[in-house]
Amino acid sequence: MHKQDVTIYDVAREAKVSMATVSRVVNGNSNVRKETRERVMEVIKRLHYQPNAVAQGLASKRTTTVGLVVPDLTNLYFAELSKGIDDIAHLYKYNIIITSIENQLVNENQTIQSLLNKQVDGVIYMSNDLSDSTIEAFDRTNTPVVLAGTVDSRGKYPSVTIDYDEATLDVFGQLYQDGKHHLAWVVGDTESSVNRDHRIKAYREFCQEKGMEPHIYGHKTNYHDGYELYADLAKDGIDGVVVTRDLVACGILNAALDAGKSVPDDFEIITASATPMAQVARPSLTCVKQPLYDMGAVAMRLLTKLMNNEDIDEQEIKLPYELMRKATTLNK
Amino acid sequence: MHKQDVTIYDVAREAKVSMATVSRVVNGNSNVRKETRERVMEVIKRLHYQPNAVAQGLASKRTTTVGLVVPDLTNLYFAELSKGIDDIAHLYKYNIIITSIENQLVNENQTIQSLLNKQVDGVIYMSNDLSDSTIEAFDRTNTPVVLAGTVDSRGKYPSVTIDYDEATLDVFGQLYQDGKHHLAWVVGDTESSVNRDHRIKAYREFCQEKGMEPHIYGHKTNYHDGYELYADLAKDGIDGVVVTRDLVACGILNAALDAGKSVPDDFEIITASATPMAQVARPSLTCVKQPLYDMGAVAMRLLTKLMNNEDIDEQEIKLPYELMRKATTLNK
DNA sequence: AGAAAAAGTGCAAACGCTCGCAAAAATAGC
DNA sequence: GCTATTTTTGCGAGCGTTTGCACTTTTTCT
Repeated sequence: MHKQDVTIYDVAREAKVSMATVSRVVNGNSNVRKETRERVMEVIKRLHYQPNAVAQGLASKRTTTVGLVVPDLTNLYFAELSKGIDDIAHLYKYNIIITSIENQLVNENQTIQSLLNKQVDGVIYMSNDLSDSTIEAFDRTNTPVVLAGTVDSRGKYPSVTIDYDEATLDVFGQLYQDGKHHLAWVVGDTESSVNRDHRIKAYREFCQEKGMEPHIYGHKTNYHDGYELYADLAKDGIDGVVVTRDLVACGILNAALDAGKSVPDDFEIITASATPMAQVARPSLTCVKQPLYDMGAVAMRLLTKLMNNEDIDEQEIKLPYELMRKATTLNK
Repeated sequence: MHKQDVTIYDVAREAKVSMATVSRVVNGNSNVRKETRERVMEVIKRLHYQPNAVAQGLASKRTTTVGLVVPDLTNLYFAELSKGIDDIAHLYKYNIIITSIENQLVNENQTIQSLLNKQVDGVIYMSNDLSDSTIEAFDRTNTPVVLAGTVDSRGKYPSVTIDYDEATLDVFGQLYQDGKHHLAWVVGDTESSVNRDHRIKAYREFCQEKGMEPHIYGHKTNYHDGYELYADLAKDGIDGVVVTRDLVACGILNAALDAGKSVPDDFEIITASATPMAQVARPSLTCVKQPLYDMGAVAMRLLTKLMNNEDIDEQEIKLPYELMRKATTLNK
């Protein structure tokens, strides 16, 4: 609003040094005599001086701010990822500008451009499918980008994920081994590259190998979608499903129970991304436990390196996941 | 990193106008001749000019950024609030810097000061209990603050909530009416002002009036806390609980069921803040449905007014809630 | 003690934009 | 056609920092 009350200039005058010296003290530059530093610090404290980060950003071209691009904050999957990111960001003194993309009110390019205009030092992208124009915008500004919990088919940016192919084979293998041979994938976005290029693809190959017909139910994103989908699954004779979102899995589970089906004896369910929701459902959901917090943390750490122009050793980091056998599958 | 490639100056030169005129075009100032505007816009597009928001912020003293202070991103309660905030923020072209406070690694004052140093135009505070020093920092920088889903005992800042006193009486009234007379409050933070000054206080008065002994179980924040608490509740002869967090409520519910208790016949549960989790649990949880999205949206709208120095009519906005009678309480 | 090296400090030009003011151009009024 | 208005433009001084460079002061080494 109005002019800042106390600036670096005031501190300089009061401490009888130049602005440059105050700046050095503020930034912890070691080339300052101890007595000078103490004098300046005393004045800073006395005057309640706080550096203006905007001016710092303009002068230094670094804002110590990173952008987070996320489809939906209220999805625990992204919330957990974000928490890992946030903790590491704090550690390295970065602030986080969060931008949710699902918001149809504005278009993605515009939103990301506005993020870039804020001169963020880096971006962690958790949404699906970078558009070409978004990539151009990143290129133009030379902003480092890391993908967390998602991949891009171009392989242009480093990513932190789990091995989706392996996880897919694991879960369907489990169902198959349990004697369920009419399996289905229930996914949210069929066009995201994680789903299209990994989960669905690996599933199709698995089906082919086992001589089963693949069943894919797309665009299921909330509890009710799941609840209502169950009727279709029953009609199609499905006896085992893997579900990308556990909220949807809960819907299916409850619908199956309400329909008098016996889970896991007649019908098995596995969710491919466990959140606390999975442990709440009864019977508790067998799930792939992705190390979401760690994925976020690793992604952020990676980004700090990129922002410092350090070398990174791996471009595609895959963290270990855990298949937690709970009560919606038979005990092995 | 390096110098910005194309600046307002380049556009000005190319379009044969002054920087001032380009600035006017960029900011939609109407005092520009149509032909001039078009010429400038053409150059902007051709050169891929994007205004540097940091420089704009320094020059104009407005960053079009607001700070969000939140205890925990992975708590759906805050996530839903944030979504409401985010949508309205987008609408008004504000970006959001999110700061989670629970993070014990750094202290709250420092975190908030760093937010303020970024020159945010306003803050939405969703955590509990502003500290005096935090308030001083807000005052010093003259930053408007709105509370969402929380209150401050000083009543210094506008807030958007539901009527916690009324909601408390509602839920305990319901349990009492159902014939449950050994009631308990299971809360997270017993010292937050919402809990201390409203929920617990109203509950104590209710107990006094009905001649019941109040039971308060504090510091219960996750599923396991809830699950394990059940044993104590049973021992203490409790036959009806209200729980602030539904994740905890789910823990209690499942423990009760596992213990062979009949819900709701012998034991009733109500959760005081419903999230999608409540509908997943079986039997589905009776809950107070707070209009979280709307609370966030209203809070953000309020903040935009404050940031524009507009008058606001109400200091404490209370939105209507709904008591949803589901399956963990007797049908009326 | 004197020279060389190292450490500490100041100067002032950026950084990219906004905005009050004054000047110029366009329009209106008669 | 000539003023009086109104609309468009340009000028340039900030906004609050950082940082390369040059200049002092202090320390180190013979």
